[in-house]
Amino acid sequence: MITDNTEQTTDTETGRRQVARLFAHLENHFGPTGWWPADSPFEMAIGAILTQNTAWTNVEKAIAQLKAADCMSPQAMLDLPVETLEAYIRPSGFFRQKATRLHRFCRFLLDAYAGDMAEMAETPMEELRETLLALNGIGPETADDILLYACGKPVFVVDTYTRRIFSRHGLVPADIKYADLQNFFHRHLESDVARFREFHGLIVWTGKYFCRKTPKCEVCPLHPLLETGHPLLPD
DNA sequence: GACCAGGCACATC
DNA sequence: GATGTGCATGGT
Repeated sequence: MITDNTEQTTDTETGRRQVARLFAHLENHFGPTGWWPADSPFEMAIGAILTQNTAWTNVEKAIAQLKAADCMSPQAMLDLPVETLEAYIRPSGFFRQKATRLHRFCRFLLDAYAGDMAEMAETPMEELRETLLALNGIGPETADDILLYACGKPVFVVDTYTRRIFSRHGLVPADIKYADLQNFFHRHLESDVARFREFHGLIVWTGKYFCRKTPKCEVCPLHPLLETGHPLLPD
C-alpha cells in the first residue's frame, strides 16, 4: 500500500496497472461522462465554488437562476447586491458563505486578469494554484477543479468520492491527506488533461450512484475488482 | 423526520 | 498537527 509521497515504493508499476484497470472498468460501464458540464470556463469556476459539500442537483438550480438573471460573468455577478446573489444561489446551500466567496473570486478575476479566464489560464500552474488557495473560500479541491476544468492544467482533482472509492478498494489509506492522494494519481497516471478530466468524471458518477456513505457495492461496476482482489492489497 | 451531500475556515487543544 | 464545529438547502 502506498501511504505517502516521500517513499517511492517498488510497486509503482503494479499500481499503475491497477489504477488503469479500475478506470478501464468505469469507462466500459459509463462511457464518456463529458464532465464538467458548463457553457464557459467562468461557469465552471462558479460551479466549483457552489458544489462545495453540496449535491450537484442543487448546484444546477443555483446556476440556472444565475443564468436566467443574466449574471454569469464576473462584472455582472459583482454588480449584484450580495443579498440578491444569495437569493439566486440559495438552493445550493451555505448561500451566505458562498455568495461572499463568489464575489471575492469575481473581484480577484477582474483585478488580476481583467475578468478574463483565458488570461488567468496563461499563468503557470503552480503559481496560479498558490494564488487561488490564498483566496478565502477556495481550498485544494476547488482550486484544482478550476485549474483542471476551467484552465486546462494537468492536475488531478481529489474529492470525497475519490478517497472513498480508492480506500474501499484498499489502494490507499482511508485517512490519506489530500496532497498525498493527489500525488498517488500523479505517480500512477500519465499527465494528461483530457484523461484527468474524464477520470474525475467517472469517479463522480461512481460516487454518486454507487460508492456513497452507505455503498451499493453489489451493483457497483467496480465490484468484480473487489472480488478478484488488488495486488496492492497487503496480505 | 433523520440522514446525507464532490468543502472550507476557524477555534481549540 | 489533529480534531471539532458552523455553515443550509433539497433529495431519499
